[in-house]
Amino acid sequence: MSKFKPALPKGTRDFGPEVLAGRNYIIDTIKDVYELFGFAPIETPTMELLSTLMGKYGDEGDQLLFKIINSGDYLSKADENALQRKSSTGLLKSISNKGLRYDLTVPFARYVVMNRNDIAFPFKRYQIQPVWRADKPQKGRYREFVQCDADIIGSNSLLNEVELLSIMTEVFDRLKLSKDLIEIKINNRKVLEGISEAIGASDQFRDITVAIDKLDKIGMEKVLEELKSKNLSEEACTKLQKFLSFSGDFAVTLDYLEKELSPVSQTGAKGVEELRETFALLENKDRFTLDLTLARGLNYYTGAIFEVVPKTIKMGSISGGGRYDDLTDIFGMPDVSGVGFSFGLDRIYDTMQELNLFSAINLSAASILFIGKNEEAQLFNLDKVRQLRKKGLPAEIYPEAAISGGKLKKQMKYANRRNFSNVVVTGVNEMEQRIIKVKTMETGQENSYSISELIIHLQQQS
RNA sequence: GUGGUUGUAGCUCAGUUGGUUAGAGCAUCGGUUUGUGGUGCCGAGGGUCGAGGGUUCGACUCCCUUCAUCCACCCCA
Repeated sequence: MSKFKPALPKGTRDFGPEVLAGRNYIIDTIKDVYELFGFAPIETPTMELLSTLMGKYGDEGDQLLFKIINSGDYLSKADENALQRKSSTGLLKSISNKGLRYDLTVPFARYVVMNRNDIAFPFKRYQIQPVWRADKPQKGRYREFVQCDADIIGSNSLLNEVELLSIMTEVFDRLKLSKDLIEIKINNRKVLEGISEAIGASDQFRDITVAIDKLDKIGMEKVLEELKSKNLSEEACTKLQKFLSFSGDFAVTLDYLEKELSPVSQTGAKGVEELRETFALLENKDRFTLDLTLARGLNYYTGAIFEVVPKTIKMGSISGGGRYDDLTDIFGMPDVSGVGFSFGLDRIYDTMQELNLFSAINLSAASILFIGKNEEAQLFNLDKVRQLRKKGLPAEIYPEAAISGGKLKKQMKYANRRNFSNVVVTGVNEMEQRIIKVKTMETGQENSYSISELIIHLQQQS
């Protein structure tokens, strides 16, 4: 018999009680805020048909999809031709028709189209579930991670953008990720299109967005270099540089854009107008920056785009989203506009961990452990534990009795490891006197209580 | 897919120009006057040094192959 050394698949993790306490704290915070704003939860299956998933995330996205092999003797139905040619992509269609979901937005679009008759539009849903990507793992990047999406679909109003941005600030405030720690960036795809038009290169819109997205990483020179290599004219580059070099606060940048774009681009003017209206409705205006270099790779965005990045540590975006006009169209339901965004649970956790934000939060409830010296004491304890629980007070009993002469060391050690704040030791004396002897672990002090006194004592502690 | 890093005890890591029986801390278990813990002291168990091949009298150490890992790029949460 051979021994297997246990291991996990690449990019996946176990979560122990301590980590999960932190993750659940974040999830609960997000859920609370979502529901405060009137969003209702939905869930969709872990797997979707490949016909739903493929082609929605670009060629690269298709590569990163986890495919599920068909059940049964799948090879007997495999494409002979592709098998002979050892063509994986050719073979795929005949041996796999399902895959793990890559994000929550596309399954949501499918859901909306399939349930359109039952949905009251505008539909506000939230969804907190894991997604899978066959990426190479690295810092802040996992193959299995949890997204916390909120979307509003079936409404063009910019009020929706404003609501989503309010959710962001509310959640990050509650998590103590303050203004100094994170930056919430806003931009608008129409403005980017307008800029492309203004510099006379509207046909190269995609290249331009991909390139300027890298601006803060590789710098202006390299960006222009990349664009020149894609045949963007010298003149266009110079003009673009002027746009991207502009700096100022939100309002000033808006004025600048309006002056430059309105005369030359209708789309651009519309984008500026949208940004202006959104900005006017925002509550904590100083929390947001208008960042012309924010582009976002996904090309289904058509209006506002958002992204949140930690300022003080090296970490990818912890939240992102935007408005999309045609996402349901690919499933045969045109002219439905939506806007949404996602919190990346894992990266938020990593960020809070790195910034030591969990230390200020008390994640474990004060609890009490009962230790019995013999079987009779165990019964005595069991009765007390049950009474406490009926009052909603968490209480536990150590399953093995510390029998006659046995040491309490093991039990006390366990109490320490589990971080119990109170320990009860019951032996012959306590049972005779009908008292509960409680040791406060922090101070080592011992006090005797009756059950009703103990209930009051514990209620005061929690 | 491209480039780099690191693989030694359950975990985190030492290990000198190649030299006898491979170490530490933490963790585990036991002991330290058989009713009291987290910090003391003593002790024990636990390793085909990632895997395979090569060079050598001799390899954890050098060379090749391979697998895994983490990080950066690409892309993204």
